[in-house]
Amino acid sequence: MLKIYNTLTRKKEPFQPRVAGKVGMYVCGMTVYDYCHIGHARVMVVFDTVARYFRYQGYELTYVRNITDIDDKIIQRAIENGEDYGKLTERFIDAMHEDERALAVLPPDLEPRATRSIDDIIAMIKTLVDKDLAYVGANGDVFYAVNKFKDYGRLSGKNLDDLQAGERVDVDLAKRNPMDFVLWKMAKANEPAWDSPWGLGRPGWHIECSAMATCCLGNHFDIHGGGMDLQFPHHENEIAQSEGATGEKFVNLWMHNGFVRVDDEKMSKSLGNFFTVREVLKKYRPEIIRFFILTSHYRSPLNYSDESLNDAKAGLDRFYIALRDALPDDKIPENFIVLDDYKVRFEQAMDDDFNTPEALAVLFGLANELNKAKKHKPENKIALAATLKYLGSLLGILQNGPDGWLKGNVTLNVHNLLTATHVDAPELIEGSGVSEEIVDQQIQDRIAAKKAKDWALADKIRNDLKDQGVILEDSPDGTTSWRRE
RNA sequence: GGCUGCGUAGCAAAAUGGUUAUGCAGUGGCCUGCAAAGCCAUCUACGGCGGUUCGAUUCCGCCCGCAGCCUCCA
Repeated sequence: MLKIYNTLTRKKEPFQPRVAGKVGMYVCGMTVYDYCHIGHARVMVVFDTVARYFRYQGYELTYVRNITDIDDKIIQRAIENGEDYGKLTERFIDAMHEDERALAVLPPDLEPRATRSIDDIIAMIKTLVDKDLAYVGANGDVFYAVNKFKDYGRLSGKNLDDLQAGERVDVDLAKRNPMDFVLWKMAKANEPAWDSPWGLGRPGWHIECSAMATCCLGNHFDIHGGGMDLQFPHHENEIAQSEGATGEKFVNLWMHNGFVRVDDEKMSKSLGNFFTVREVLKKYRPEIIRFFILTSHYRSPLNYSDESLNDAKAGLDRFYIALRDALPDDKIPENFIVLDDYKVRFEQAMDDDFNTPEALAVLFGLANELNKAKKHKPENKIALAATLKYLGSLLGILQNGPDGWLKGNVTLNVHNLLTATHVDAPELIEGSGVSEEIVDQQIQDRIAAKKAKDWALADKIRNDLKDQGVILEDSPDGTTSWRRE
């Protein structure tokens, strides 16, 4: 029985789809004026893992993740760059998709964009104005009248009095209440603008998501997700807008992922302590990033450091060493059956609010069993390895060829991402450092030295390679395999 | 100030009212020409103070510390 923590009730709840067998899930995506950082990567990976698990459980999932492609920061950046704002957002949408592919994040089913949803946005604002939940302010902007919505603050556990007591924003004289937020913003000269009943302008951020979510999934749907920081005011405002406009319940279950931190501080643009995905990819392969994200529970904070990433690499190496030489062609055989014991434990972990650290612990147990089977029970080897690789696929990991992984190879599309060239065909390229040919040649020389019992030469070859980051491993049958540190 | 949430061994990170988490690192052993990898064993835990209980890291209260939100933010 799948249980999910609901921010609305602050409890884990048994998951009950609105319609049997179907799930509608909306996740707040990126505002596209810059490259994705590791915090964005976390959202993508977390909800991708959630989506994979729903599908694995047999649900018919509609996964929507929007793109905010019009907003103050976008306009500002476009001006700074002297670039058309549409060109700018196209560029960063492409970049985001590249990052996504690198991290083995499957594309959402629908990816609505604010600028393509203007009619729906205007319609929703109009309804809110007609219902007297919104008003035109002194400056012509349209605002939501927060005190007209009685449940305002329910999601974030705040109430209007407390909020006003801690007010940090300059009071906007155009608003009736300082907490009121903008639905439609009048355009300044030369800003991108759309026609509306209130004049030329553009939508506020919060209304975009309400309109896009409702449009793609209906007035009432199952799950809405996003980062913790969106809880207030963004998601609170979405509830006020959508429920205000439709009179129906908006969302059953709210999921919020924790932050990525650097030195125990939130990673963010404003603090400037962020690492972009492509920056990190210069140093670590994408599966390491994904694995790193999965090593902590999605609601916990995740501290980013070289040490954590190195640990993640070491953990993955352990899996790939176990998988090495375990499956014919490194493929899961057809009509294989997942080992029930591990499957059950894996599902128990995932059913408990997507407990990926626990699920990984199950996989480590499996790797241990596989290592033992290789030596003592070869007849079990394939079933164990296939189960490991299969369960790994549900988390979006362990799908590389073990030998290639251990030799530090990386796919071409990831490699090219670093130079921002668009490439779709994944081709393997060699890991950096001493070439495979040289390593293979050295291994042959060393085997000859070993035959001649010239241990000094054999050890010298091994040490020299070690200095270049290549580790040799002799197996009992006289062959030598190798991997990069 | 208000509202959330967190505090687990050297590091990372789960579960749990009484029993091995797990990974990395350390130590000892097996294996190996020696290593590496693997296997086996093993050392480091539950912020502090009270309460409930036969028994609490786990439940409750208080305190201390940390983070987030209350402005745009994943």
